[in-house]
Amino acid sequence: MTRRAETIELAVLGLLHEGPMHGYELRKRLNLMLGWGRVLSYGSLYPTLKKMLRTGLIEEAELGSVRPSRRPRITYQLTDDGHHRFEHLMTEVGPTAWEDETFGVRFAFFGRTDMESRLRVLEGRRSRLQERLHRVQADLARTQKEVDRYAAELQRHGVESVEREVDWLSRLIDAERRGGQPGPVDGAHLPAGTPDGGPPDRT
Amino acid sequence: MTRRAETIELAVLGLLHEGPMHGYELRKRLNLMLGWGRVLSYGSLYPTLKKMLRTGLIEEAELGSVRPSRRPRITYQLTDDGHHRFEHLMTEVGPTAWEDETFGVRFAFFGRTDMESRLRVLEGRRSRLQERLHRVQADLARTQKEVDRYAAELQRHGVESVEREVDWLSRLIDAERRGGQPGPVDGAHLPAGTPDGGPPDRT
DNA sequence: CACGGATATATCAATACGATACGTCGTGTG
DNA sequence: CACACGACGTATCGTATTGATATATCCGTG
Repeated sequence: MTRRAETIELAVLGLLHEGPMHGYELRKRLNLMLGWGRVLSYGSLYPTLKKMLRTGLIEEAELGSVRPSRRPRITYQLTDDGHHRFEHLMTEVGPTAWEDETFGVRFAFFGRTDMESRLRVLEGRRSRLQERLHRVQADLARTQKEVDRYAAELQRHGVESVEREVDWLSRLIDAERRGGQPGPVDGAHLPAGTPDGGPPDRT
Repeated sequence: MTRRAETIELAVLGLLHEGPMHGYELRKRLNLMLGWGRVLSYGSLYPTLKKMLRTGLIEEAELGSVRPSRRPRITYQLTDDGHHRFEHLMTEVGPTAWEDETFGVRFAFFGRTDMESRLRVLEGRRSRLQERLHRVQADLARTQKEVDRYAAELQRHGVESVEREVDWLSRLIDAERRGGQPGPVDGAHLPAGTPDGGPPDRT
């Protein structure tokens, strides 16, 4: 499976923890979740959903109170296999876990995995960015001859952005380490868990 | 032509202003130029070069002193049409000019266009980002019910990044305006301009 | 009630990617 | 020296991804 497809799969599995959802809604949530310009296209999402249905990671949800006149919408929910798959993907973090595309999704679901996995991903990502930084600076040292003013400014801004993300990660790692269980980020909200008292999804 | 292809074309045209280059080198320069994770793939570059050759934007450069044993490498240079095309693309800025992909390339070549075009692109990009910001915040207001702590932190960080880019753009716009012709950006850093109170923007 | 816009699923041609093949060169190493 | 190995350099191709579009229902508003 390609990187992209795997990311979508992970995202769907993660989101469905909040309760049954249909394609359109998954797409909206996802596009919002990662401030993204890059949006998730239907041409990617729907085929993925079908494949996941085929491989038994998700299933169509029974929805009792659907009004019969209502346009059919296919609401999906996790199967046990789906739960396991999610847990597996979140725990068995390989070196691909901290690439640009995947990292955001993984991070968004950190609340559903253990601290050890979180730290591994955060540190992996930080190394990745630092390495990128070093490479750019090395290249820059060699190519510095006569750089255009604007080109240089673009470089500077790029490097600065990455450095800031590194700082952000460092703060998170630090919080993770000292916070242990409870509160890594000064967050305003409590750990979600499954919101079982939660919203009746019925219309 | 699709957005991506147009971006590559612009990038090639811009780079070739520095002198003749061959594909491999263009790729390296390009990948460096935009701190990019997204790299330019051969599968995109070489076909684009051939198309540009066909449409007469570039031509093979005569290279006198090539050692005969040397593996053939195709060095390209701009034609007059290429120069015109570049100027046209940089000047006739439409609303597509400040999308994520294109903006970086355009910015890198700002030195080769006039202040008016620069300002239009910078302001366009800023509006684009602000609009994105507003949308996200609106969405956030509606969806804020029970947000997971990590998901929220990801949001926060995303918004913050965009806000910082907006600030960056504002500083650049400011510098452009007050700098007029000569030196909008300083060699190393930009004036940390607070908009109005502004004592000299000199570093 | 008619209109437009949000909701919702689905498909498909066009395009971009990334892996790989092929070959040359420079460099270090036993 | 000979050999391997990584950087240089062009080229192609199957496949994944996109983006646009078709279809259809629901709902709020003048």
